[in-house]
Amino acid sequence: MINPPYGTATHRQIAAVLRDEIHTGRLRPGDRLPSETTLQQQYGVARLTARRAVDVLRAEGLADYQRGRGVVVREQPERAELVPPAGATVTSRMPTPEERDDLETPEGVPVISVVAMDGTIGTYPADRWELRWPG
Amino acid sequence: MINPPYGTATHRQIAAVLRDEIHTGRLRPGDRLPSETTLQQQYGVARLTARRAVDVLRAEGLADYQRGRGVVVREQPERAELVPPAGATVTSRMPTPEERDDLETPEGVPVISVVAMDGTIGTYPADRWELRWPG
DNA sequence: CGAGATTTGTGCGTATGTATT
DNA sequence: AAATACATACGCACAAATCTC
Repeated sequence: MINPPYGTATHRQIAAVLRDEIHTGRLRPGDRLPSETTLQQQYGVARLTARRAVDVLRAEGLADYQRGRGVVVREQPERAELVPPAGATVTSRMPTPEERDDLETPEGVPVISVVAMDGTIGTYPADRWELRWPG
Repeated sequence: MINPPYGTATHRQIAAVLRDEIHTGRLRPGDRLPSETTLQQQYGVARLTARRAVDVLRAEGLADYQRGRGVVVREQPERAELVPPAGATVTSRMPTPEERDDLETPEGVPVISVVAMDGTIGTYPADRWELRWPG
């Protein structure tokens, strides 16, 4: 198990295991993932490999690093309803680091960008907002 | 320049320089970024550090790795208009690796998730679709 | 309060494999 | 065939934040 190169990279295999534990609910929001050291021993890999596995989950918005504490399964906040102005164009993309700072969003969370017809731009963290299509 | 630890990490500083070159247009879509080896020499850092800098840009959806070729500034495809069914709930999030495979989206691109009132779920790469709010 | 253990953050070096040019 | 460039993996070290005692 977790047999090195090719096919699927070791760190992706480990990431898949952890992801599954999150999706099945064995690991719940707020729970800590195994530490990098633990994963290292558990799978017999280098720390960097263990870390990269966790990196994958962070990029997916499933987990957060907390230096000194560990890695925790992300809480999914309630989404409020976002109502754009009539005729606005709505897109989604990853934020710049500055935007992440401003909006206080963790990594792995896209932003919803709303461009009104007068050119006004609104930017909303996608983990806290949703749209309800009219009709 | 690029003075080691703390304040801002070296790889983030390098990422900031590259990001700026993309945003100012010095590097344009389709252009190749400096190779990891070049960055390594240019900034006097380890290859891993250079790579991490580029990783940051990829996570933001600004660049793509192409093994054997280099790292290129991502082309921004045209966005088609997505029209959800009436009453649908629209959210955005990062895709799982499986979804990325299915949808053939590069890293750093969110998906738009459309949940219709009957429970049907549609998933659309956010770099190829946009919404026009009615009214 | 402080000292130590734990855990992540960042950085260095090295090696080998695979894809493209 | 060879050079270039990314992909993955190993190792080590020290700093900073947090937790525990």
